[in-house]
Amino acid sequence: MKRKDRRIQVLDCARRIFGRKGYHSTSVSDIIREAGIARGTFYLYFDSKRAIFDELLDELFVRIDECINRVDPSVGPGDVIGQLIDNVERVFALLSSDRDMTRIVLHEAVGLDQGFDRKLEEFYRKILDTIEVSLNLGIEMNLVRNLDVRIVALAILGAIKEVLYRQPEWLADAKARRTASEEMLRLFLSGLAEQELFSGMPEVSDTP
Amino acid sequence: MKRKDRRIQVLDCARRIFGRKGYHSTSVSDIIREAGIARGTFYLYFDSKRAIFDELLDELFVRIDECINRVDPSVGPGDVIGQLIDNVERVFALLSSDRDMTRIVLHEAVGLDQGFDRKLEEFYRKILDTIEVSLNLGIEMNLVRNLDVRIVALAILGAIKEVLYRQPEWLADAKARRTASEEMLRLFLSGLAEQELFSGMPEVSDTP
Amino acid sequence: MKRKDRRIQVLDCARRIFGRKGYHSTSVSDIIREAGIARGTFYLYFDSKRAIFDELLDELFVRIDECINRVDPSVGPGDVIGQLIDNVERVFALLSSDRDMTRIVLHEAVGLDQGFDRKLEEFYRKILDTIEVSLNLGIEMNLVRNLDVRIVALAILGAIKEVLYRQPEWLADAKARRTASEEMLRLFLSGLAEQELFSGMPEVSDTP
Amino acid sequence: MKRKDRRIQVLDCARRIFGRKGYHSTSVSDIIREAGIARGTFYLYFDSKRAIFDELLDELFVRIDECINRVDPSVGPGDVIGQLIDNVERVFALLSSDRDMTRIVLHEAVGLDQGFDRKLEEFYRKILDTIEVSLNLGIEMNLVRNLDVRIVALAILGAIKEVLYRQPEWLADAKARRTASEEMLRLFLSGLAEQELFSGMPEVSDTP
DNA sequence: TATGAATGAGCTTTCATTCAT
DNA sequence: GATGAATGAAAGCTCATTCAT
Repeated sequence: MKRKDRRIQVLDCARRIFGRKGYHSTSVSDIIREAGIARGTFYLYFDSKRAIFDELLDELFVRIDECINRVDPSVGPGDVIGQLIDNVERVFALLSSDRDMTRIVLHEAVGLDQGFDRKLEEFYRKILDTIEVSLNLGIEMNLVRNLDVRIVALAILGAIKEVLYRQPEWLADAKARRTASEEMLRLFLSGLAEQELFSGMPEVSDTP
Repeated sequence: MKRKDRRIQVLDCARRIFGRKGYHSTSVSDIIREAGIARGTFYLYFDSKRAIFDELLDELFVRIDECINRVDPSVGPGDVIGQLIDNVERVFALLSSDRDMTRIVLHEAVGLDQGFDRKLEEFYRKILDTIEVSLNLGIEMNLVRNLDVRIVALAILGAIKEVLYRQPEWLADAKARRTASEEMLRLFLSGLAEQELFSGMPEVSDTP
Repeated sequence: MKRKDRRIQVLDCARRIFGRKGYHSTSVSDIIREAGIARGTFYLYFDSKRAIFDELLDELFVRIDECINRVDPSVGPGDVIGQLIDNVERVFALLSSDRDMTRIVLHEAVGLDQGFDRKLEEFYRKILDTIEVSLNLGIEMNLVRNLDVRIVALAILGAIKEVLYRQPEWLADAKARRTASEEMLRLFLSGLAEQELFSGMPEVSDTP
Repeated sequence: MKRKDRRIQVLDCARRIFGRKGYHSTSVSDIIREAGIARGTFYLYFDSKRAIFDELLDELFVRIDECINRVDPSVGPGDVIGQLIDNVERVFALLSSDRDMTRIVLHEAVGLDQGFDRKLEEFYRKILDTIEVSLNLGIEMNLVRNLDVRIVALAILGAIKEVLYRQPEWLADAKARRTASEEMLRLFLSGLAEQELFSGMPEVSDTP
């Protein structure tokens, strides 16, 4: 088999198993059994169990990062909301295509090692920063009432994480994803907005 | 030392170390070193490493459970809100007294084993049920607009978990806890309520 | 078994096998098989394969070190020679009691690792220094002709090492050790001395 | 590339690396990386890692062997000494041109395997035989006093080995090699000879 | 009760060697 | 001839658990 194909194949197997059993409970033996390769072959492609895990992690981080755009305030208020919904929806869509690593990123946070913890921390910090900047922007634009930006950003992040983690079956269907994104946004925006911003929004259809 | 006291002492040590290093990275050696007991003694009190972990977990679940009361709708609408705030605040207070296990419960979710996953699942399911029942009640009482109860319950749970996990320093101070609880509630309620329910609430003092 | 006894037992087994097969070809499996203990037991007593080897090495170095005394020049010339012979004989006697590590120290010099190489280097450097000091002293006292101290010290060390390495059966018998020590000394002294120092020495009896 | 040239190229790389890192620490990967060939190609030219090592060893043994000539006693006593000096000097010269394998031969003696040990043993045995024959000849010719031939041969071999191993920088310069050879010979001959044989020898210039 | 020496299955990793292309 | 992906035995080491004292 071509070197590149084999890499991808092993990465796919590893992703699946890490997602199901977590980092610690996944052994190299598990991976090579699933991939149908010999022990040595694994180390031909990856330096260590940790290395393949990191590679999967980085890959996901990059893709998530690409999903999230800073809100462009130069458009009208309605479009700002549209941009936010699009952001959330893109993240939902991405993670629906990689539920295995999603489980890892969302919930394997303790005890891996300092390197992993730092990397994860950094990743979430960046997302939080994006949310906080958006909130501050909203406050400046008088779209958002005065509030504790840090705590609200955390709440938003946490809400999204939990929905992603607990409801993976939603993620399969594009229409349902749109619905969920809108519902989340509605939940937060109605709470944050100084006046009713959703008046002009189309009614969400049959949330299941 | 009395059997009961020794149990408690070992449980305390274990809780501390599990909280700091996570389940996998904590070894029985770590625990007995900290507790100052012999290897064999550990197994005199606990069946296995897993068993002591489970015991700590159950203990915490019970205590959290005791914190959360179903909302009593027979009182007026304002008191319903007060009951919700009290619920959140009690959870905050509890977890502030046991940050170690908090870390575990909030973030060690993957890869321990099926038994652990099921137990955690059950625990969160119960909390979610409580939230959902409260939401449905609110809808019936026309305090809460029509919404997707399941997704919103998840969002609320996730938001609380994230704040708890990321902001442990808040948990130390009772006054700050009250502030945080109110800010969270305000965030959600303003979004959920059909009309402005917070009009009659006392203004929160200096949210930092 | 008592902790101390077991340590000694394992050290003895390890010494024997290291001596026979060398560091690299000796596996921990070899040692535990010989010692009749479980894999884990080995690591209960020693941090690593390297650690037990180092311990054996250090033990030997200390003992060799204790054998070698600087020559005391305040006595007469004849006694100086006697002191040298005694030094050589004591080293012979010591190594006869530990042939296994002798093989290691004398010939395992390449490729272990930097730490080992440095330790060995240091050890030989100390011996060479002792020899050089003795030679310089001899030159000052006009007992030894003017010569290249460094190269001659090396030659003496090398000669002793080779005899020790290749003729271990000599080392068993105390009388033969005395004979060998004297023969070595005679060889070198007759070459180093400006006049015939051995004229007054008793004739060596039946070198085998 | 011609088969013969490739063989030589790979042998050269292997010699260099074995010399630097020793047999065990040298991997086939090291060799093929240095030689710029593929894994399989290596095994096209050599049966195994062990086989290429043996080949290098044999090559060196043959060359050393060619350096050492039996002393021809039919010439006068002075020329006998000259022949000995020439022998030593040729060995020094040879090894100066191949320091890498020198390190191996002189110090990688334990733990390769029985085959290696036997081969090395045989090689040194031959050298020792040559020395012993020369000594016996000297004794017969009354040039050498009566002594234990076996032990003295060992001492001479050991002295030469040690100087070669520890002082490789000398080996670079032809003049220094001559000086060292003479110093060594002087050391031994003055000790071995019944009368002063060096009286007629040219004085060594500036031994450092 | 309490001890701590002993266990052994199982982990990650290495590397000389093979073989289909 | 040449390649390099694939192999798998064996290495060093960890750690939850047991049991004789």
